[in-house]
Amino acid sequence: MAARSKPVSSATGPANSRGKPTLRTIADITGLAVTTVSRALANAPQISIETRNRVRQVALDIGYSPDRAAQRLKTGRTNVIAVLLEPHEEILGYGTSVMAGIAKALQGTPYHLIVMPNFLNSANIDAINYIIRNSMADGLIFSRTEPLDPRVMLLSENGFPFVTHGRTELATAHPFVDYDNFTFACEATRQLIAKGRRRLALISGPAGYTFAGHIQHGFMTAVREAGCAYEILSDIDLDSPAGAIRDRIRRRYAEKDSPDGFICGGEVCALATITGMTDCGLTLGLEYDIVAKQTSQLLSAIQPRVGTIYEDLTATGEHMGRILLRRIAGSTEFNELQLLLKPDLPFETQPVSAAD
Amino acid sequence: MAARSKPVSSATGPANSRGKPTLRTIADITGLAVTTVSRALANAPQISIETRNRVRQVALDIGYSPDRAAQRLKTGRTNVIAVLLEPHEEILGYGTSVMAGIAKALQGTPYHLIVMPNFLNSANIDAINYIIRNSMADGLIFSRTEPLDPRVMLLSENGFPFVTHGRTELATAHPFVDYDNFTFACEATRQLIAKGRRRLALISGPAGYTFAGHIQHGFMTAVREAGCAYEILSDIDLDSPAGAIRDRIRRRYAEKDSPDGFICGGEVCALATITGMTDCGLTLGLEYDIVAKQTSQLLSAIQPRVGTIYEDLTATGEHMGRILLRRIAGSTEFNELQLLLKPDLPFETQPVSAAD
DNA sequence: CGATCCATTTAAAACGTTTTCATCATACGA
DNA sequence: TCGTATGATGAAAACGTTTTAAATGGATCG
Repeated sequence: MAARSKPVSSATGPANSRGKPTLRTIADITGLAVTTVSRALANAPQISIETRNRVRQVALDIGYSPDRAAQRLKTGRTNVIAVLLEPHEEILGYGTSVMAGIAKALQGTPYHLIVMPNFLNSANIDAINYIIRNSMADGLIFSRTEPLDPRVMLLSENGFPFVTHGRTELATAHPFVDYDNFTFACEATRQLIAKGRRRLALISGPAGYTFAGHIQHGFMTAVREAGCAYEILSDIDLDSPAGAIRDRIRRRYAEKDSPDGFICGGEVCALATITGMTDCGLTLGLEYDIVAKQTSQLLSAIQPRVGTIYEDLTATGEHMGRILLRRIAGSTEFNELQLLLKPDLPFETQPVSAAD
Repeated sequence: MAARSKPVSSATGPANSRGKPTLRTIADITGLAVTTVSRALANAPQISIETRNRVRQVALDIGYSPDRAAQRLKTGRTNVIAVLLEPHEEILGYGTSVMAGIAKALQGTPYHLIVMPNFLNSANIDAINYIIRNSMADGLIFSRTEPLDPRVMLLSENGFPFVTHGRTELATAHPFVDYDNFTFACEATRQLIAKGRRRLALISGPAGYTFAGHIQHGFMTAVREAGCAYEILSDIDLDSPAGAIRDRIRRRYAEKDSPDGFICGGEVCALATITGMTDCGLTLGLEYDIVAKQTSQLLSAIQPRVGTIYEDLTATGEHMGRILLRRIAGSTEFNELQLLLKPDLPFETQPVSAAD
């Protein structure tokens, strides 16, 4: 209990050269050793309950908070989760929704979220190399996977914990959360067919991404099964600026016969399609219909109603966050690290997933 | 030149307990002292040119990159710029555009950008306290200032470098970049008046924000100067979901006489206004017109044309980044730390600003 | 030839933690 | 009474940098 010999400085107030209180400050005030203070704050079992309380109280009083840099240096852990954010993902809040979900999953953990914007022309793979080399984070989340995604390969090789939004076709399994875009596209197509539409068109994600392939596959499946005419508008995609989509539609169907049903992978895309068709003198709900994937409220302002199938991006983010924490904690059980979310369809029940 | 006595270990390969090469590894290989290696990599003038080159070469060969945690601990600098991101800012890529600009400004500097999402219900001020206490960054950027913004006060008191997007009415000056929303609103209103519109309505930003006040002020100024009828739709704003805006418009003007001109602070807002008015059987360009602030390409898909006045958010971000770097470097010259951007108007020339 | 200076290089301390290994009472069983 | 387990605390080393102060060995100079 009694302090042994120790160079007690002023024994009060912040004693740090930079002005911030440190473990040393608390040690001086309480007359304990730095070791003990560190342990008390870490809730180590060996520290007596009184000491622990006293230390915590002093820490609170002087407004102590641990130096993250020192902790990082010593432990090698950063307590940071990084999200790779790409420009196009922001359109209509993709990034926001996902990040909100991740933040939710991280709440109450020592981890916090940083977002690494990937704007400058640097390839995506550079950003990942940068994060690994500089130990910027303990785990990584990113989206828009490709079937043979080099990012996934790089991270897997390095044993760096990560979760993707989207599957790959790589041989080595990895943690992911994905939306069943095949089923989405099937169902969207069937809804149009049910409305009597027989000449269908697809505007999907940019070629090369896994999810775009799934959408196309689902579309083809439903279209063949009904035996109706179709086209895939492969020279425009979700990421195109609204104006470009509109122009493309207008020019394409100004003279030529147009489809009477569109499947759109996104909301801005649907909107632009409508205005392009209007340019051609064609009216939504009359000459044609649209079914689009919905991730925000934008289309609720559009009239007449566009058919929508919902993808919950915040839930996706939350799942990704939780899975990443599991991965960092050491789990390699892929049945709790992989999750395929089903579209909310009227007549199917949402299958219970592996993750809670 | 000759290595004195030194415990040369294996003198090759990474010697770090964690597997990564450190300054020590390079020192062992070259036979130099750690100090010298550190200086060589920092381009210190006192190191001979040959030594410098040799060290750099070895560093490159073994793939050395400095431990950020150790650098942070020693220097107290983080080399990080933080951006506070709020959910609503993502709508139509506000966040993206600004961040792309900041990233551009940071290119080639040792700084890199992290984004702290501010989702969870925690008040904004908590996020800032957190950043200061934990030394998460060397500087901070955030937006949507209030006239008496508590965040600005807190940061100013703590001497923490920051730049805001938006002015305040606080007594103490601080670095900012702002768009001249007063002029924007004046001009937008005048454009409607020039089209012969005489019953005008404003849908502006959420009350409480500085920029919303400026818009309202500009609107009132132009409206009074022309002596026309007006209303301010204060129960809906930019941040409202599109569906809510549409409903609000529809219900309000279903029976009652509607305005013949709208000033909209944002694009989704303009879109929702159009559909709401369509619900009432009123046609854009015929019974009414709209002038909106444009920050993306969304409205380019809308027909007939909505009047727009452009705000360049990427440029804003770039200016904020540059100003923050100046501030961190120690500048207190407010004439190079504050910047008011003028809307791009047809008949006025853009005033050359203080910042490049 | 000794003092002085310059250009390089180095040793060692420090940044604030965590962790390994002791230390020290006290209590306990024999 | 003596070893020994036990429960609480402490000293010191380490993480990988940067920085202060010092050393080294010529070259220059009076």
